[in-house]
Amino acid sequence: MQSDQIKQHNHENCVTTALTQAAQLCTERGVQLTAIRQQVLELIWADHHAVKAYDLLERIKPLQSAAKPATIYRALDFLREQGFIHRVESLNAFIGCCDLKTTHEQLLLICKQCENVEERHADLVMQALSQELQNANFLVHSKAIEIHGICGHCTQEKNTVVSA
Amino acid sequence: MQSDQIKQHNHENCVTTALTQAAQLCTERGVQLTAIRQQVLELIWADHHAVKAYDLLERIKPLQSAAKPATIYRALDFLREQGFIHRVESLNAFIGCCDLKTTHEQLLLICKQCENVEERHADLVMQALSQELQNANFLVHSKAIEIHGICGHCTQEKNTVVSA
DNA sequence: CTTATAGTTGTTACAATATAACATATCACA
DNA sequence: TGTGATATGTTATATTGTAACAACTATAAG
Ligand SMILES: [Zn+2]
Ligand SMILES: [Zn+2]
Ligand SMILES: [Zn+2]
Ligand SMILES: [Zn+2]
Repeated sequence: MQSDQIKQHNHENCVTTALTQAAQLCTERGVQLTAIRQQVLELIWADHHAVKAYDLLERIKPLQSAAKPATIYRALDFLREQGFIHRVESLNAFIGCCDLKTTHEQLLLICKQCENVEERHADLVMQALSQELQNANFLVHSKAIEIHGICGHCTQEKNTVVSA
Repeated sequence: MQSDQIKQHNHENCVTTALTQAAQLCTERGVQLTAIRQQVLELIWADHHAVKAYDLLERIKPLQSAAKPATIYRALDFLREQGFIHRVESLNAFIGCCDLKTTHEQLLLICKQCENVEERHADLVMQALSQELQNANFLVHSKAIEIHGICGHCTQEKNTVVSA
């Protein structure tokens, strides 16, 4: 999903793909995509915004009246372990992973205006980063690369409005 | 400060430099490096670990018995605005900035073993990243690039122990 | 079918991180 | 010295996240 596609796209596809692939991977891995876990994943995929844990808690209560913080955090832990979602460290929030089929590095572009979060592979950046880490003799466990700013779509909208 | 230098170095220099330059920049900018702010900065520079706000609160209490969370967070806000410290998003913690004199991108290498945080400029990575962001038509406000793993020094120690 | 086991969820309590709001004090400068 | 801006004191509360243990459920071997 590229930034110029986030605002005009068939989001049903995103949701269907994410849910279908997650279910398939769970079967393959012999782990359970329980009702709660699936519901949390669906709620995260409501749009391309990062979602906060306690917002998820409010949203799942109609479906799971017994839901408590632990309910959500456990589901989030599971979904993260399975690679179905990412945690956005700089927002204390979560987004669905856009590419479940390939292991990949995550570069997150977080728009302050529309709040969409775009996940990019950015292979050249990752190559340069790998080189740098090798130079530093640093053994990587995990990476968080999060860029805050204004996405292309929002910039364009703004310009359009100004010039109109 | 490169990773192979963090464990064997004259840390007094780090502290003195950081404090001196901060004081100088405050004068230049006409802002106040008050006692509280300076003490917080000194506490952050106790070592090269990331420090949590509430740890700072405990540590400053002998000096500022009236200190409350707001005391710390205000000082942290000030120090961040002035560029004297960075927030480590993935740790909810703070480190001193190693290079006050030049505006720079921050790539943080966070060792899970010794807990040292190394700040690197990584110009090639930043170049690649700038290109990627330009391609995405994304207007940057801030970046958080945080790598977790094992630093070179700790890897070497481990190997030494194993081979001994 | 029974039962052992691992995995999942319910539930309560609490820890850790961060901010709001307003009062008071201090600083810098006229 | 007065005055507005800046900084701090103080109380309360919001937000984010875990620990611990009990109860329930799926699974598979016997
Ligand atoms: Zn979509
Ligand atoms: Zn946007
Ligand atoms: Zn040092
Ligand atoms: Zn280390």
